[in-house]
Amino acid sequence: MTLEEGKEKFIQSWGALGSSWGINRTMAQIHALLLVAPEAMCADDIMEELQISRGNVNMNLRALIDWGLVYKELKTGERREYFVAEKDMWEVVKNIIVQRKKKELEPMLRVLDDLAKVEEDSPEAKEFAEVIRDIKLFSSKADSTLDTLTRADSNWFVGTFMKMIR
Amino acid sequence: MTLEEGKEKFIQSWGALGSSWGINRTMAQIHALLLVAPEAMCADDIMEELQISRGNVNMNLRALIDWGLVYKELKTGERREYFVAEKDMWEVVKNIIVQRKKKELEPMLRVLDDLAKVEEDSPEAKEFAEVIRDIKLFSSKADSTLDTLTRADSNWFVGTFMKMIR
DNA sequence: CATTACTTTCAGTTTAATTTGAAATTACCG
DNA sequence: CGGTAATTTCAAATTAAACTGAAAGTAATG
Repeated sequence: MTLEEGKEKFIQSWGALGSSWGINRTMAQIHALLLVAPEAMCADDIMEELQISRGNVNMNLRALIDWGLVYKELKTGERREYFVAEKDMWEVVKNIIVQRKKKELEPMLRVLDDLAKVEEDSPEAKEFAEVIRDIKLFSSKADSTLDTLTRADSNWFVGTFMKMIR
Repeated sequence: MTLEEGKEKFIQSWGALGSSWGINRTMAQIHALLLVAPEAMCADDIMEELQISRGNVNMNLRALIDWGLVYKELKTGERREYFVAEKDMWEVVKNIIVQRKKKELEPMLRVLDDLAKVEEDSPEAKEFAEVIRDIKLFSSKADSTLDTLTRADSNWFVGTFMKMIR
């Protein structure tokens, strides 16, 4: 396999993985491209490389920056913007967790709290309350675990989990 | 809020959450419906309740059973099939992890191994190899962590993470 | 073995998500 | 200021994913 083929394969696979991680295919491909790029790239480079439109590149780059997975890099004396990927995998995963927690877990926790407000006294309502309470308990635990995780640094992560695995 | 409204709200929210968890909206809604159902439901009940087609119900039920999130329940003397949800959240999450790991993480690990086969000697190829190696390292760690997690029981999970959180 | 009661399948349709591309906007420069 | 080089926006087009419904399949029953 040549370097070119390798990069291509990586970009495709990363794209596929991303799409099941709340990151759309193109967004993940741009991230992958930047990950294996020897240096910062501009919008035109990315358009060219992935054969996608300017608008698409722009929107997905903004989203990646928003997620903290890509940084803008300004070259002195150059007007054009360049972009580089966050290459520390722990940072990448941490940022994704933060974003998704905010977008998914937290709203669900609020809904679950809300659902405690069902004011009925039937056996069925009691059962409902119990199911909701269980889910709430579990979700809260997940929430605080993720908080701890994202506040921790890479070494801590490696250390703790290595211990867990034995 | 009445019980009915509560259930409705829960089904909608669970559906939304599911769709960002590799479980499609309807699949998650069926799961939610079964979670809060006081007893086992048949396909027609579900069609009626969620206002979706028979085909849709059937396909999503099969998928849910496949994922281990729903069980078939046969009533004696009844021909029709009934369905109940797995209500233990730890089982639910565990099963989702197992499925997604198999579908996403493991293929990626294979690709990463493959990418070690880039046989070039340029500085750029060296950089590429390093990025890939980092990702591989991290992914392998995640893989074994998830293995441990899914082999563990609920109490272990709660215990360990509670300790982590202090 | 024919009828009935259900389940499964899948081609065609609908809906939702993504992408395009051209126009609008912004930023720098002489 | 214009002029130019870039970025951003967004309505419309495209593509992908999900859903429908009717036909085909399966199995229990008399």
